[in-house]
Order: sequence, then C-alpha cells, then structure tokens
Amino acid sequence: MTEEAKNTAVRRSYRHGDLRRALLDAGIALARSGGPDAVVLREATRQAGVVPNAAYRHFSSRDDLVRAVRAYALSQVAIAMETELARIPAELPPLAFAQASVRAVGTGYLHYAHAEPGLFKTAFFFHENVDADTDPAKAGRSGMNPFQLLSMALERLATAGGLPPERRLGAEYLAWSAVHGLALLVSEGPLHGMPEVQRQMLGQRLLDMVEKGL
Amino acid sequence: MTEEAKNTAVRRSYRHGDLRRALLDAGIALARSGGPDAVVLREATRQAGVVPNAAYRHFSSRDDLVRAVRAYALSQVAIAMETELARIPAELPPLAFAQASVRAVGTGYLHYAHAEPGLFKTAFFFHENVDADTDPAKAGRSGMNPFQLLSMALERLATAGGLPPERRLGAEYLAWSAVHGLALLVSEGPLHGMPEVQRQMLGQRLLDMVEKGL
DNA sequence: GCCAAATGTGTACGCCGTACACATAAAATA
DNA sequence: TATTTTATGTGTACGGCGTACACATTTGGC
Repeated sequence: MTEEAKNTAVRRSYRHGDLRRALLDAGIALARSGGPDAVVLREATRQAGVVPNAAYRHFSSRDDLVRAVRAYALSQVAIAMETELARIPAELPPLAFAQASVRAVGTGYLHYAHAEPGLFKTAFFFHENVDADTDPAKAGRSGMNPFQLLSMALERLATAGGLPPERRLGAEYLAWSAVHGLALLVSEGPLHGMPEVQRQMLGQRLLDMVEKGL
Repeated sequence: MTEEAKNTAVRRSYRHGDLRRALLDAGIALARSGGPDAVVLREATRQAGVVPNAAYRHFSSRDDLVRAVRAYALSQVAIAMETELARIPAELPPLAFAQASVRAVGTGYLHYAHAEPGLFKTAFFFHENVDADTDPAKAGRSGMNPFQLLSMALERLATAGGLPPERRLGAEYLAWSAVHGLALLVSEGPLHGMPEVQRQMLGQRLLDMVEKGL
C-alpha cells in the first residue's frame, strides 16, 4: 500500500493527501446526478471522509466548489465538441469543411447535453454568480472554451463564403440559442428520455435550420 | 375598513381571510426577483404575517407552492403571446398572417423572458418535478398554454403552405428550441442586460432564421 | 530540533423544510 | 340559539444545510 488515502477512499491519517481533488471529484459526481443544486458541500466532505469545515481550506464557499465543478464541466463540453471536429475529413472543400465544422460543434454540444445532463446543466447554469472572465466558459483541451469553438466554426463559415458578412455579427448567439434551447429540452425538458434516434434526427434538423437560416 | 386583512397586509385576527392567495402572491414576488430557488416557504409566510406551518394548510410542500407559482408564470407567458397575436391585422393574406403568427408567439415569449426573468425561469424550470399534465404548460387566457399557442401558429403556417408537410412533425420543438435558447441567454445568460434595441434586433434575426430554416 | 505555515477538527449559530400535537374561529347541525 | 364538527392558524421540535471561530495536528523550512 504505497499510496493510500486517495480520492474517494476514507483515509486513516490526519492528513488526507489531496482533499481538494477528492472534494472536486465528489462535487462532480453530485453535479452529474442532479445538477448544480445537488452539489452540497457537507455531502462532498462526507464522501471524502472528512469533517464539513475541512472543505473551507480548499474552497472559500459552496459556490466556489460549484464554480470549480462548472469549470470541469465546461472543459468536458469543449472536449465533446473537439471530438466531433476531429472527425471531419481535412480534404473536404472549404465550404463543406466549414459547414461540417458548424455542425460538429453543435453535435458535440447536443451529445454532451444528452449524455451528461447534470454536468451540462452545471456548465451552463448562469443565473447565479456569473463573473465576466468565467463566462461564457472556461478552458478546453485545445485551450478554447465552447463559445470560442463555436465562434471559430462560424468564422470558418464566413471565410468560406457560407455566411454573408452583414450577418456575421451576433451569429454566434443565434446559433448558440438554437442549439442551447434544444439541449435543454432534451437534457431536462419535455424531450427528456426521447429515443436516441429521434434525438439525433431532431438535432440534425435543428442544425439544418441554423445552416439555412443564418 | 370593510375589508381588512388582505393579501399583503399583516392581519390582526386569528383567521387571515385568504392566506392561500397571500402566500401565492408572496411566492410570485419571490420568484420574480430570483427565480424558483428564491421561493422560500418561510419567507412567504413571514410576508403574510403568519407562522411557517400555516402554509401547510394550503400547500402540501414548498414544491407545491412553487408549482402554483409556475402555473401563474405560465399563464402570464401565454398572455404575453396572446397580446402579440392580437396585434396582427386580421385582413392580412393567409401566408403573411400565418408568418406573423409565428413571429408573434416568439416575440411574446422573448418579451416576457426579458421583462420578467425570474418568473420566466420559474415557468420553464424543468429539472425537477415535471408531471405530465403540467408539462409543458398550464392554462393561458384563451385557455391555451404557451406550447399550444406555438403549435397553433405553426399549424396556421402549415395550412397556409409556408411549411412543407414533411417538415411539420417536430417543428414545434425546433422553433421552441431556438426561441427558448435566446430567451435564456437574454434572461439569465451572458446576454443579460443587453440594450433593448439590440435585444429586439437579435430576436427578429432569430425569428428570421427560424422562418427561413424550418 | 524548533518554529511557522498548512491542514483537519470541534463547537456553535442561524437558516431552511416539515412533522405532530394543540388552539381557536367559522360553519354545520340540532 | 346551543352544540358539535371542520377548517385554519400556533407551538414546539427535529434534522440538514452553509459557515464562522477557536483549537489540534502534521509537515516543511531554518
């Protein structure tokens, strides 16, 4: 037992080893199964096998913990988008490549919202404590956040001639609106639990709509 | 003082008069300034000048009170939509009338989301306790809920030939997605506090997108 | 080896939702 | 009108939450 007292295990020594990590993991697990409201500080400390107040050595408040979980969730969303982007054949003609990029970021976004509703909701749970630098997103794997990835895709589209310059400004928000709305209906709204096939179908039609209507 | 001890007033007699109404009013006020999470039962009873447990004679739980507030908020959304629908000149040619209808319901929805972010969020706060008959909405003034009003507008569009039959199925959800997404970005998201003009502009462009892309 | 900094503990407070027994006013019945 | 039932508000209590403050223990630098 060279290394004991790890993240989820109930440690035996006074010191924990990496309590911050353990609390974050617990917070992520809680958010995964219930969204941001389910991230309760005392429960996280319980899972880490530590007294409630120990958390305050690593997070200044419950909200601070939620923020950390949100940063994680946002990076996961970014990764989901990047994964879809990576599937695009590089040899595609410019316009097709750009269109595929827009669809890819949308698909990744929708996919994550369906696969991890709780974390998705945590990632884009505005409402409270929105500080400018955190919003709309934190880091991704490529160093870009979800919003930046969307902007990039739309810029590709504009450059390739698929998006008239006069419609460029604010296009991120229009596309984001459409995709975000469907993501919510699917992840926690009336479309929750919809069969996979129908969900993908609806996602594709929504992206058609965005592409045609932008 | 023929009638005293009304809604917000702190009554003097043992009986309140209409505690249920007073609690609902308080709940609405709380939701208005902070969304569903701000609806705290004890505060509502405080505002009604009554002991906490008195609430349980009228609402079986806090969630029950929130549900009542949500029903109110939904009816207000419906009314906002109906108000916009009423502005449409009846003598318009069928297709134009149908298109105007779709825009009207979208505009009403967006307008309410901007004017009453807290209540809007309460109205469409899925996530918890979604029971089939309550979802997606409760009653409006015309007896229709927001979702039904949207469906009606889209049906007009389909009938007028503005929406190909093969694209009719699920069109409500596509349109709803787009509008709902923007409503969220505006009411509690990164677009919160955006100047009125820009907001309306963005709303119109979004509805353009929906119209062209559906 | 000693001291200071970092990290976990103990105790306590005021919120919250809500269960249960009790008090009182209004309505129904006689 | 007198009495009983029912509706409605009160009192007390419990456990859970976030978190403030003082205290204990370990670790790391000198």
